[in-house]
Amino acid sequence: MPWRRRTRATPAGRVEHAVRRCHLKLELDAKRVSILAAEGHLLVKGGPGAGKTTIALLKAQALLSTLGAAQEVLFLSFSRAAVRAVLVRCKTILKAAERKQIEVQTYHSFCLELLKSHGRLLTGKPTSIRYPDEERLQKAAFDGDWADEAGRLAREQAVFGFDQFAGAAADLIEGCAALRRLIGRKYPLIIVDEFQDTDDDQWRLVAALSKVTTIFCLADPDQSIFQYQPKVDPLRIERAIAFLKPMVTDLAGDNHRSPNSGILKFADAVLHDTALPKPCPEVAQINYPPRMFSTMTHAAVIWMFGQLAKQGIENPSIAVLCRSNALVSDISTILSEEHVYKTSTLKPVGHEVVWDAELSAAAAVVLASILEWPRTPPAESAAATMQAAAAYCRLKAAIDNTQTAKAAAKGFGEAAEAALAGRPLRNKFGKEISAAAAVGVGLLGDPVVDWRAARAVLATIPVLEDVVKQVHLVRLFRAADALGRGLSSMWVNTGTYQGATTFVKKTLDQERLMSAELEPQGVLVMNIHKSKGKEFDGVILVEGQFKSHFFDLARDPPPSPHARRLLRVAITRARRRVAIIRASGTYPPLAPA
DNA sequence: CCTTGGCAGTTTTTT
DNA sequence: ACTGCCAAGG
Repeated sequence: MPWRRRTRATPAGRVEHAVRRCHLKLELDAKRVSILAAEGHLLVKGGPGAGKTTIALLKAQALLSTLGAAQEVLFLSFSRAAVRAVLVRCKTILKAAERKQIEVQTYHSFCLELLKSHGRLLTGKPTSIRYPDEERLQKAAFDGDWADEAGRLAREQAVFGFDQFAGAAADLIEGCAALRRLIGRKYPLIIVDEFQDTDDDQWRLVAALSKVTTIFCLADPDQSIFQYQPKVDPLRIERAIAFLKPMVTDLAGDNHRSPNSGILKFADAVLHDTALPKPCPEVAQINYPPRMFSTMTHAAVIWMFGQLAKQGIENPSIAVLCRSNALVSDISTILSEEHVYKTSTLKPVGHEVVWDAELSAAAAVVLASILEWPRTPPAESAAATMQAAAAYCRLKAAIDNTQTAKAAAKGFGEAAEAALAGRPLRNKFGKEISAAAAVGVGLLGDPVVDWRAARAVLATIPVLEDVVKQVHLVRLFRAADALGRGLSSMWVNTGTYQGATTFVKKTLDQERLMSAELEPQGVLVMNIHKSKGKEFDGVILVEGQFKSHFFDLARDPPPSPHARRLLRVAITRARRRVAIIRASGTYPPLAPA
């Protein structure tokens, strides 16, 4: 990744750009020319910023003029965020006409398209898909081996879950020579990104396609962070080399991304657990004493703004990264509160959260059911809220696999049935909610005020304590505007929030999809896995006090290769500055100098 | 049916 | 520090 796009091209930026471009040519010419000239499969290895994506796009560009009308280059990535990043890169390297001849897709969308247009060959029926939230619930409710059941549903009813797309697409390509040739003709070159984390099904697809087209793999073995998954083979790269017999090029050692390569050197020192030859001014390491976690994390974000401003970056992108989703949620809460650090007050920091807030969405649905209370008699109102609460608990049980949530789901479900049938409510789940529904809720027609009113009602119901916590996280979604507008027009049209439950669910579902494609700007909080393939001006890497430790010595004993690769990925997301916030007394990422 | 207290664990994705 | 599980007892 030799040069990067700036939103506002400053004169200084342009000079830097030209200088780096020039460097790239000088340093990479020999390797690059041979890649561009090569026939047959290719595999390019290189660390962050080594220029893998760029050389792949240049290779594609060299081919474009020879393509026929219906032909394209296919670029396969793992996530929508990664697709977005590649599209941005395309803009800096390719002309508009050339960009039309490159199709950048996730494995999922490519495979799904294949299944939709040719899935009948496998099943004889039109393909339909099962969404992850449905699947999660079905899986939790199913007694037996879910993988077998999912296979049966695919064969007999042509219903595919998301993790079946690649395997089914591979079956199609392997099984049907005509289809294979068709795809080979359409895509004379297929670029495969993040190849080190390719799973067995995706590899099967790529291997089958390699018979009819040219495969160009981009890989960094030190960025493989998904190997905890059973289908991701740690020997993928070696095995692929043996199978494809590609021309292998290693771009190691070249870094064009960071203004200087100090951050990458630091990250590599962490990776190999070696001492740093000289101090790295771009990376600040901060240990916090017990109880200071919130304040230090909050202060670090504000400090990072200051550091980047000193470098002349006025609207920086800053990522706050940690290992677990639980800590992502905690950090978001911390940044929304005020703290006092020494003598100064730390104001709340506006930020976005990148995570699958499925559970928060379910909690918001419980709240929305309260917005509909004034429409129906208390017993019916209470039953609707109990049902929403039951759905929330079923989801929680499915996500965490906890007995407590399962029992609560059952309790809410039984209470809802009893309430509808007019039977007495025996358990606390029923009693507490129906008591609140009897009191009711006063709504005024202002969605913001009414949302708070409904939340206040929730807060009076002890069994929904957990729901209240999750609902607070909804403010993190960018959906706030859409929710407000929709609820408002509901009120204008009907004088009630009729349909709020469905509407809130739909809106938050949509929002979850959109958030993956956020333009990195301002403060983004996410887990390290989600940060892969992204870049930010500043990165704050946070270790929790009791959770989300950098190292798990029991599961990944020293030299802790998994943890170190993950830390390296996190550190190298930064273009300018890194701060590492660590709990005092935990295992240190770096050997002392 | 619900409360209480001792005990163990506290990572990770894809539309 | 906090949550959830489990078993014992009201």
